[in-house]
Parts: sequence; C-alpha cells; structure tokens
Amino acid sequence: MTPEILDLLFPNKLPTVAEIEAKYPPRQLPEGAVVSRLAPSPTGYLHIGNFYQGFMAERLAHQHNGVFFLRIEDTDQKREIEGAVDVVLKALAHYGVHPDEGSTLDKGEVGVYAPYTQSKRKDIYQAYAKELVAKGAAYPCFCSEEDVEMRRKVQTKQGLRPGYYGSYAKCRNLTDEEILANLKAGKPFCIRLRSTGDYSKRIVVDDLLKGKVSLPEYDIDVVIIKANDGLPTYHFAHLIDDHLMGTTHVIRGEDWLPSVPLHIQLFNLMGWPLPQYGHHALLQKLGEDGKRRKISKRLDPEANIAYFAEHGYPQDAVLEYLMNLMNASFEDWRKANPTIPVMDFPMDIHKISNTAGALFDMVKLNSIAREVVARMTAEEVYDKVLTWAKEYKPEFATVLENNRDKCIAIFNIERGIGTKSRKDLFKWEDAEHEMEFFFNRPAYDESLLAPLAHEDIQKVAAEFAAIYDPADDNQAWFAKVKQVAEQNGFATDMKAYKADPSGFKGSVADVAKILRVAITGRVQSPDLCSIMKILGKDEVAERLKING
RNA sequence: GACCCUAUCAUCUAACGGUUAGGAUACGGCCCUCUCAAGGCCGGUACACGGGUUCAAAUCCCGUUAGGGUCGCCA
Repeated sequence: MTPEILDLLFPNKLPTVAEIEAKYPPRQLPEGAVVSRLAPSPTGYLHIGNFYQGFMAERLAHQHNGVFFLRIEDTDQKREIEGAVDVVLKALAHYGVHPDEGSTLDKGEVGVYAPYTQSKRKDIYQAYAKELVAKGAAYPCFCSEEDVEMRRKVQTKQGLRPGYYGSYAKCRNLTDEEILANLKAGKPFCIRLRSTGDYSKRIVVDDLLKGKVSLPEYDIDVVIIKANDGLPTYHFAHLIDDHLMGTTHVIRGEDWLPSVPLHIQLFNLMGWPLPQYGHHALLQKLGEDGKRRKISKRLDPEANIAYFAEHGYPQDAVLEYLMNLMNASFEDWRKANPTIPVMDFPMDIHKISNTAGALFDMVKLNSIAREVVARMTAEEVYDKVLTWAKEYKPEFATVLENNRDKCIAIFNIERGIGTKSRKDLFKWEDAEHEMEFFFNRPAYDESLLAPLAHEDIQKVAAEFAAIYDPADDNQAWFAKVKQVAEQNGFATDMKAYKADPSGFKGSVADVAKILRVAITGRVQSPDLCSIMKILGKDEVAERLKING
C-alpha cells in the first residue's frame, strides 16, 4: 500500500496510534477490579433488555471495586434522535444505576477516556484503521450496495453461506493500480478487515455466563469503516473503545455470541488482551401465537424502560424484578433481609441462569411491587406518589400537596410492618382512583345494597351517624356497628346468622356494607373505621344522610 | 439453508451423579374476617423424547424434536 493511496483513503490529519495510546493509558486499578459498560444507541428509547444488561454490568463493576461507564454508540447517524442521550441518562438516574464515566445530565462528559460518544471519536478509529490498511490487515472495498445485494442473492440461491469471504471478497486482492484508479474515479469505499479466519476451524471461547462455547472461526471480511461517513461499525468501535477504555468485562445479550470469533480475531490482530465476555439470555415475551419472541419495541409497551416510570412502578420493584431474573436466590435473600437496599444484594455473575431467555412476567413484577410498597412508610409512599404525579398528573399533584397530612393518613391505613401491610396499591398511577372518595363525596347508589330494604338502610345509616365518634378505636367503632345491627334486626354474630339466615334481616356484615356504600360509594374498601376517622364526624354524618 | 444457544410445574427458577425433585409468582381450598387487599395453613401441576455411560442420571455423552438467536456499510 503506497503512502499516496493511504493519504487518499484517509485525507484528514490523524493522530498517530502511539499518540492515542499515550493519551489513554491503561487504568490503574486494584487486582480483580471489574470495568464494564452500558453502550446504548441513542434512539430516543432505552429498551428494557438494554437496561437489564446495563444493570448487570453496573452491579458487576461496583461490587468488584471497579468502574462502570456509559458509552454512546451513535455510529449509525440514520437512527439518531435529538435528546436521546438524555432519555438514557434520565432512565439510569431514575433507578440509581450510576455510571462513573460518560455523559451526564448536568456536567457534560466526565472521565479521562473521553470522549465517550463514538461519533466524536472518528479520528481515533480512523487512525487505527489507517494503520491496519498500511499493514495490509485491512483494505478498501469499492463494492456498491447493489454489488453486495447481488452477491448475497447469488449465495443464498446456491444454498451458500452469505457473506463477503473467500472468492466473494472481490476487492480483497485489488492491486495498488486498481485501487488508485477507483479512488481517482471518485468511487466511494469502505474499509474491510482482511480476515485471517478459517471457517473450517473452530475456536473455543470461555464465556462468563455460557461457559465453553465452540464456534467456527470468522472468515468474513467485515466492514470496519463505513463508506458514507467514515465512522466505524460496531465491531471495530468495540475493539478500539473497549481496549482504550480498559473494559475488562463485556456483558451483553447473547445475540452477540455469533460475532465473538470476529471480536477475538480483532483483539488478537492488535495484540491486545481480550476482555472477559459474558453473554446473557434475551428477555422474551409470549406472542399472540403462543410462541416466545424477543420483547419488541413495536408490540410491547413494557419494552421501553420508561413504561414503568410512566405507570408509577416503584424503582425498587423494577430493580428487584430484574435482579430476581439475574439471581433467583435474590428472593431468599430479600426474605432474610427485608430492610436492606437492593443494591446491597451480592449479585453473583456465576449464578446467572444459563438458560433460554426468561419470559417477562408482569404479574410477578406486580407482586414484587406490592412487597416493595408494603415496606415503605406512609411518608415514603406520599413522597413517591407526589413525585410521580408532578410529572405525569399535575392536577393530582396539587391535591396531594394541598392535603399532605390527610394523604399520609390515607396511605397509613392498615400499613403494618412489612408483610402485614395492605397490598392493593403497588403503582402510583392507581393512587388517585384509590383515594378518590376521600376528596369527592361519592354518589349514593342504592342498587349496590340490593336486596336490603330502603327503610332499613336509612335507619341503619341514621342511627350509626347519631352515635359515631371519631375518637373511638377500632373495637369501640365495631361495637357501635354491632349495636346498630342489633337495634335493626341484623345478626351481630356471623355464626348465628349463618345458622339461621331467615331469622334476621341480614348480618353485621350487611350493616357494614350499608355504611361502606354510603361513605365510599363502593362495596369494597380499606378499613372503614380508619376511613371515617380521616373524613371526620361532619363529613361522615353528611354521607350517612340517606334521603327518603 | 448454515452456524450458535437453550430445554425442570402455567411463569421465574433451585438441584452442580444418590432429594418424598425445593422455593417464589399464579391458580384452587380452608381459616381469619365489617367488604376488599393482606396474613396463616393446605393442595394440584414439572425433569421434552429416544438411546447410551454408571451400582445409581433431571444432572454426563450422542441423537431427535421444539423454542430462541445470528448470518447488514444496524447495534
């Protein structure tokens, strides 16, 4: 490769490889420290699988006194969306998954290996690519999209493995004269790796999560620098960045497993130490056809991590659910350590199940959310609901802010210690509906009380209102309910009622039902005594007035 | 089509050659009970199939089948 060609291929002034290596020296970290990363594409959307992967990587790094960084993989400019990086940053911040390096919401990019945005690292990739071309380890390819398309068609038709390899690698052996002619003719070109792999040979990789995997060597001359913008493809960017940034552990979805031989080839070509690879199974969903499939951006709203914030799932519920997917032993740990933050769980990378992808289970997530909320104090619930409402339901936020004490009292109803708590509220978007009758007098609907007689209902309500005292504790309150029951021919004792239903107008349960419907407008509610206390004597009396 | 990964209750999974195959969620029942939500107790359901290896297999090996993934100048 002549210097003339190299200069035509890479016309810009580039730093030398030595300069780059000097600028980004290896990390000085204690023995055994893990450096891992989350490397999303800025598509305006953080996929739950991506978040899952990042969370796993973050735990691994931060539990092994290492570094977790965020790198933005924006080498495909067609997919770029304004503000997309903020979407990622906000999601991570929301869950407390903190990168040590990379873009931040308020301080720009932090970290000594900056920039962490691939489009800003173009010169770095180009410098290495230039060196590879100079060495003959890579070459310019002038094949057009149509050429590539045609080749694939032919190969597929003949039942051959598609790809730019062997005799199908048309530009692999162009002479300098041919290259020069193409360049002078202004033909666009990409840079391809001159693969040294032999598809008939095998390579065994020791994957952190999969164990030993045997794969064919990679013989395709992949594109490393794209023609239209000179930016690298994923493979090349991964090589350069994870080398320079000192990544020790590459945690990613198993959809990357087939390209591991390529990545190993690349690292070997450069003479760089290999990172430890760990490929996790992909999160799945049950499709309409009853078959499993990847969680899909188009079909599944919960594929977007933002879904859970929008619906007011507690952060810890999502984290605990995902942690449970990583290490099933998390459940046992949680049971034994009900008050310790999820981030203190010792996640064990070797215990991540090496199975097919888990089906995303919303029901289980809900169940975990109930437990998470049950562990909170009423004040915590209030704060969380308010934070959610401010963002997604401003008018509800106003109600919450104007009635702080009342709301906390409401959230405190039947809030016991841990498992004994009420577990109906588990996502904040439901709070408004559950609290509605505290703020708006419900319409009285007697059909809910059928077949009780109107006069009985009226009398029960009136008599209870007359003796109701908010100072009563639960026992005293219930004694009065029983008293009213007795006065009106309702059984005070459920056993007696069940033994002889026809001997009474109904039971004490029916009396409570009358009160409940009048007070809340519903046939089901939390503890009625507590509700009445919060409403106060006057409001209770008002709601118990049943017109003739 | 080629290559790779995976296979235990409905779901997430435990088991790392010897267990009545364990737990959680879901489901059903009973108890508790002013309704609901809880809580307590109990219950049913699983080693994909076929061959080996072994005294012994869910576990190791091979095959079959099934599901998933990859085969882009997307990541």
